[in-house]
Amino acid sequence: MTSPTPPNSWSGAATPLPQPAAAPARNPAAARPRDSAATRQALVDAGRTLFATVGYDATTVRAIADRAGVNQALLFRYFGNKEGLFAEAVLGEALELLADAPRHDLLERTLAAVLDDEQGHAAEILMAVLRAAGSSQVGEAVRIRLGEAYSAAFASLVDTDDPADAAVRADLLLAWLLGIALNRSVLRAGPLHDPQVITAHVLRVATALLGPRRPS
Amino acid sequence: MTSPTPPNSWSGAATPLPQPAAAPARNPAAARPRDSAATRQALVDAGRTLFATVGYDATTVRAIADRAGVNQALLFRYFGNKEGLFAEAVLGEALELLADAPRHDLLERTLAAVLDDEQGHAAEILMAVLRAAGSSQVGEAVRIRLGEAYSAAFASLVDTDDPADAAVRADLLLAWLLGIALNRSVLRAGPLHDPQVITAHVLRVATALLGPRRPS
DNA sequence: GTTCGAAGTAAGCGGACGCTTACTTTTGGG
DNA sequence: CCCAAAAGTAAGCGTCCGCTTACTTCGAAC
Repeated sequence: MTSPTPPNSWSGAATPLPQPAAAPARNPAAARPRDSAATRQALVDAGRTLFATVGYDATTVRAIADRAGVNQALLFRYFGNKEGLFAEAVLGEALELLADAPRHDLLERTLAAVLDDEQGHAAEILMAVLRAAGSSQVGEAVRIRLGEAYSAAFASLVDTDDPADAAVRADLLLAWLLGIALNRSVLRAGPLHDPQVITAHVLRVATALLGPRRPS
Repeated sequence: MTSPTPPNSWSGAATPLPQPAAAPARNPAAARPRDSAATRQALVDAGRTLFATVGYDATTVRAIADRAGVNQALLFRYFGNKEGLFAEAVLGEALELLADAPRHDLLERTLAAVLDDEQGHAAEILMAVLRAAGSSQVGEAVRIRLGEAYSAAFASLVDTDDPADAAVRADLLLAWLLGIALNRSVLRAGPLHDPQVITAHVLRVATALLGPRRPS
């Protein structure tokens, strides 16, 4: 990659661009041979991490299989195709995660996932969906189902009688969290602000968005 | 494409997925032959539209050349490579657009571009950057420069003495607009709410975000 | 110990992609 | 009129990608 491309001066000092933090390498001690369940899980884990860090298009099935320490043909045996793995790696756990969350701290928890720079489990799923958005029509159904689930959950936080109004405000709050996540972990433009400061601002302003309109 | 893939039941009724609205076909009357400037411009326009509607990765140089009614080798003669065209199609005009905008209605104007479903010029540029975000490291510098410009512009709207605080709040507002754009034009999850209702909510709440903290 | 299906493997097919090359056609200045 | 440079073209090179196929190896039931 000492590429012969013309000297794009504007590419300047290349940012080291996010790399997926060397595979955990599938503990060879605990890894029993010929364990299809473990193989499936290894593929799901590797896939989710790669989708989250470099995006759907840039993630190749060869890379997933390598990271999982598995032959790539097994990916197709177990998941049909690349999109099948994406759906399983992202949708299933995301919905569980959301269903298990109590409503009263939903906003704080989601915000925490969005601001988690260590890339926890929840944050990875979120990023995977986000990064796949730029790609073709991949994961359309995954995005829609997830969007609906989050939208409904946030709508229950809005203090209003009008369901349509609740939907608008819930989607606006959801959009805010998406934007924060996008700006922080994908665009990576500008400095990374202190999560605590961000949280304080968002929680304060969210009150104005969710609460009843002032009778003014 | 009557594909032999396993019956992914969840792919259901395929959404017609955004298509770039048939090329304007380069008025053959006004199109003087052998006009390199016109050819360049045709490539830039075609590229911007395609990048905005289907994303960077999904846009092929062949598609750009076809839509521009131009031989694809010319794309490489004039712009070096695909990324060169992207930079020229997106960065230049975006910065002009921002520089020309008066500060007092910056938020409203940006919001209008974000909510413009007809895909005007400004909206196209914004979408192009957004959709490229999910892709590899393409347009990294483009994104960063554009982000900095917008961030600085919004920071001037914040009512505070602390420059760091202004930066945080400006970036949060910017993130909100990004999220709204993302949710509306890229994710396309959930219903499209009325732009006027959205604008009203955003302007109202933005006051709480930008204004001085209450002395409480 | 034999057998049979499941788990795992090596190799490669067909196609799309970004980009290049070798060529032809037109234009405009002397 | 001439001819070099610019504009435009046709074809294809090398590479990577998603996915398939034909095969080998293992493990457990009988």
